[in-house]
Amino acid sequence: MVTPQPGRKQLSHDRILGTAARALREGGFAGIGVADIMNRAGLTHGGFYAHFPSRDALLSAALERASLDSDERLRHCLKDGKRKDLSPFHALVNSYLSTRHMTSPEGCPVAALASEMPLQSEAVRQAASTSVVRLVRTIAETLPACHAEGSAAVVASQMVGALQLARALGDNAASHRHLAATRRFLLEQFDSPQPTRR
Amino acid sequence: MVTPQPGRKQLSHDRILGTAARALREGGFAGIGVADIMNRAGLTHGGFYAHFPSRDALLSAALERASLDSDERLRHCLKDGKRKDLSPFHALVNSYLSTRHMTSPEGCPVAALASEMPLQSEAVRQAASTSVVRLVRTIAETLPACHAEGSAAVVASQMVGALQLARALGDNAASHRHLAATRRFLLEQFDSPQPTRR
Amino acid sequence: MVTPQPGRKQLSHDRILGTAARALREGGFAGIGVADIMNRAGLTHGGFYAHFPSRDALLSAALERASLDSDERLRHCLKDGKRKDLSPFHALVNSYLSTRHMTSPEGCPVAALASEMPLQSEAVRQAASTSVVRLVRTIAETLPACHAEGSAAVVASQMVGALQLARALGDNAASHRHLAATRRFLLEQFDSPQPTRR
Amino acid sequence: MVTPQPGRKQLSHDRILGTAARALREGGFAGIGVADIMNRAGLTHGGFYAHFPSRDALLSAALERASLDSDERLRHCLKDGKRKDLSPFHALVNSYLSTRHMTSPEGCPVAALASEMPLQSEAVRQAASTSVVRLVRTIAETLPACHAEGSAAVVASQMVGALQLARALGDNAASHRHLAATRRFLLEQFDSPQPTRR
DNA sequence: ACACTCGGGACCCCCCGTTAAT
DNA sequence: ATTAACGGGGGGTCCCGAGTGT
Repeated sequence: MVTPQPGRKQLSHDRILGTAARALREGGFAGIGVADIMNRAGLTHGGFYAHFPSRDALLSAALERASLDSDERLRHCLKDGKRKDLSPFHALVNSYLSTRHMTSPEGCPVAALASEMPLQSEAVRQAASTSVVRLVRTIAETLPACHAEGSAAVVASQMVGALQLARALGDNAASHRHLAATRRFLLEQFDSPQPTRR
Repeated sequence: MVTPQPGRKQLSHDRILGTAARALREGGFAGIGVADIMNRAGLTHGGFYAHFPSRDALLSAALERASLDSDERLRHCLKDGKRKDLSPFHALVNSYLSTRHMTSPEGCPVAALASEMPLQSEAVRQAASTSVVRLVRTIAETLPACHAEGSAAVVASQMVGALQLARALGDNAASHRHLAATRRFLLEQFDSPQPTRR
Repeated sequence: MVTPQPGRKQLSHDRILGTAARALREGGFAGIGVADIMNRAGLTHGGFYAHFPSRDALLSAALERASLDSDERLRHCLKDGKRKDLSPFHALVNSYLSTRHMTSPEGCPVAALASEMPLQSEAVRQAASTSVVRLVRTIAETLPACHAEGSAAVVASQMVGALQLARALGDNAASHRHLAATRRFLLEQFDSPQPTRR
Repeated sequence: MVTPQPGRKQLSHDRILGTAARALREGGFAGIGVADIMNRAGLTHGGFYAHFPSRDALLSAALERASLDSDERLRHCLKDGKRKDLSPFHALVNSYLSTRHMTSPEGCPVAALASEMPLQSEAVRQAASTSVVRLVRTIAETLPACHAEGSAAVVASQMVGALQLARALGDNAASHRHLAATRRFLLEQFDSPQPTRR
């Protein structure tokens, strides 16, 4: 049902969803509470169930929303990179493995939530799976065509893992080295004019 | 005060710690409750605070314990691999990125907890950082000496990320392909008799 | 949920406060539990934190409420005394140092809580201090004008102390003698047209 | 059973009792815990039940001990006062209503515990009653013989109440004024062979 | 019919007084 | 006389829905 005109309810719904999508990446699945989200969205927590049937449904929807947001942001970075004469893949790596992305609360939800995903309810896991697939697909579009199938998955793992380990190390020299090493490696392996000869 | 002979308390302490270390990888930081752990360890929740000053202290200790356990198990796999004429790195990759490791509740705590780590208390983050470093170091020992510094970190990111994404995809064909592709890639890149030349 | 009108919440709030104010004088600060109060007020303890941010805030508010209640009751006694041709001070002494007040759970909160007051949190101590000042002021209003400044404080100490010691002695002949002796003394000292000759 | 030679157990018993007697005046009945006392006494909390059948028995014994201590200290002050040519009663008032006594954790247990006394178990209330009687009797011994029966009780109430109200007001100008006014009043009323003539 | 107030239980971490075993 | 554990709340927070007004 695509509401023709937004309507007050739809606006509230969107605000809740946006708030939750942000909170999700800040605090993880476990760190997101109904009352907290509603307060941040400027509503009272009681009204929540007029918008979502359960906290789980919100989690699921918020994850999808965060994934779509992140995907769009990523594609936006690729366009920006093009103006600087960077290959799409180069722009992707620079953006995803940047210090800014490491510390930003607006980053990739897959990296922010990966290890919690298998523990969630079925509905959330479904959205999680979709998010992963979406990330892999977007990466695939940036890879030079010559690369083997499965490369996008490999790159996704690499980037997600590197971001997480860097975050786990804290914001210090070690984590920056970790990111830098991973950037260098990915560019050497996958960003070749004559692709690494493989 | 290092108790010379185990003593009942030390036994209980170890049982609690072991139980917590397992539960940690099953349910994440958020999924571990004091009473639950104690019950699983065959005790009642009242006795907990004779063993640990707080839940946080348990979390921290359990993470370290899980990390040490996992490290030992990994090294054990390497020895097993040697008997089958596998290079240490090959054995590592086969073990870490196996279907069994993906589904086991006894697996690598870094992969199981990565995205929750930055959200924990200082003490737990400290243990988390140590766990990551330990994993990287063990990986470094399996890499042929010719590889650049930073390679171990890259491999760690790759393996941790792949395991998590596979888990997030569920236990199905897609996740198995994900693991397989990552295995193939890592072996090609890092396990060469004539290193990466190729 | 039976209350249709003037704000259900306010009614509940008041009921909680009233219950707590009574319980405070029955059981002291230490004898008052959140769940207990809520049950006595006909609610469950889960709803408590919608009304007060913490147990401490309840304690503080309940003390103030009890103090105001007690003050009002005292002033009411003074009016009653006037109809019997008793001086205000005489009525005050008769009322405060009566057997009924000694055994009533609705009595003066200062006498009921005095020795616990210094051990409470800052907020509660603030309310405690206010309660003492209020009691002294009300007493001052009943004293003949000729008495020295500080007399109200002296009388307050005397009455509060006597009530407590009588209570500590139990409800027996000794405690009744204690109250009677104190009544007689106060009236002799402070209730004279020609003030005790002094 | 009067152990002929102190014996280790008796020593421990005394240490526990002394610790509890002090803690009682610092934290009130509610602020005294078995484990805490035992730790402060240098023992393990498990051993408590070799010395006392229950926490309540400790409370009762500690109150009596504190009362005896306080009484002795009071009598000691009277002797000191004699050397300064103060009447016993003058010495008593100066000591009991001093700023030092107001802030000391070693003071009179009746003043420290009065309002909690009626809430305790039968055994403790018994000890409480005895403590009050003891205080009144000691006061009676300092009063000039000419005073009416019951005067000691009146003085006790006055002093206990004043100390408590002063404590409840906090350690500031108001509480000092409160003490001073009470001192002056008591001396005027009770310390004169030819009353307050001086 | 939409939105919210208000409350209900369940659960969490933590601490306490108490006691079998050894 | 201690070690080590028990079980019962303590305060606090959460998710959720029944009732109420707009």
